[in-house]
Amino acid sequence: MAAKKPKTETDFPKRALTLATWNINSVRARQDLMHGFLQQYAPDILCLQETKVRDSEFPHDLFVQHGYAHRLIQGQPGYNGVAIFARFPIELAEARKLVGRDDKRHIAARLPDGTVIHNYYVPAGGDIPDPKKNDKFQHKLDVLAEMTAWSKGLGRKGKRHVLVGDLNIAPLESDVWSHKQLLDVVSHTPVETEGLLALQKTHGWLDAMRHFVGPSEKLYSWWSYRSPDWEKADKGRRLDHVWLSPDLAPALKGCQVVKAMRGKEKASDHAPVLATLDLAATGG
DNA sequence: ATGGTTGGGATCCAA
Repeated sequence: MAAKKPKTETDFPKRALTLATWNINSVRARQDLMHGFLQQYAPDILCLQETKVRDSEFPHDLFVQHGYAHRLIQGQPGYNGVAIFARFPIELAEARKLVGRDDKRHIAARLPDGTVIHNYYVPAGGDIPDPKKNDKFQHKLDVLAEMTAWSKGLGRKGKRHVLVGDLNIAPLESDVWSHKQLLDVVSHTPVETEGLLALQKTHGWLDAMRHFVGPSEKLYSWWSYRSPDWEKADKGRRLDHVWLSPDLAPALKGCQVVKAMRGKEKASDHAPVLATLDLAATGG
């Protein structure tokens, strides 16, 4: 299948740019899906989580064909893995080890205007929501605590950060299909939801997805593979996020979950989230 | 209360 002629623009755009974040659940298994997404939506920046591939086996060609000449990759065999693609030059700002582990769960890109995009893949946390019985849940809480300390350290004024990724927590009641039924389910337990909202407060992060969708309206980005009819059952959760530094709030022009991607052949269980940012509209 | 599905890389783990 021949790709549509990709955008040839390689300079940092003066117009608003589009940024997508997507837990792709194996980038090699989703090449057709990715091709369709890039052809239709062609974001300027693409942040991936769960690439599940070592760097030497990353399928670069697909992204090059679609006009992403610049990339930052942190991969490992089988699990985790994050990547950032751009049409214009980006620098590696940081690739953090979370809680001292070598898991590839974070990478950050600096854009030409100085804005830093942080791409996170927070651990899912296993099945049992008790840190004493479940090391994976303890690890998730440790990552959340470390991110909170990191976010505090960013300060507030004059900052241009974007935090995206699969945070594996659905913080609001309307971020899950049933608040009551999920209170004991990892991703929506009080220690997680309160922890994530506390993290949000440290830097005054703006929740870009919720900026356009009221708190009483359901909003999901993930639907389990285990539901035989995911769309009809609609038992979703909002696990994926796009957050902006307070100084970038005026830049936010739009944000949507591209739910159609969940319904495609060989879909990821996550849908991509697409944000439109006019970084020139910040007064800074 | 239970089990349901997927991908990776080995015959099970993580999600």
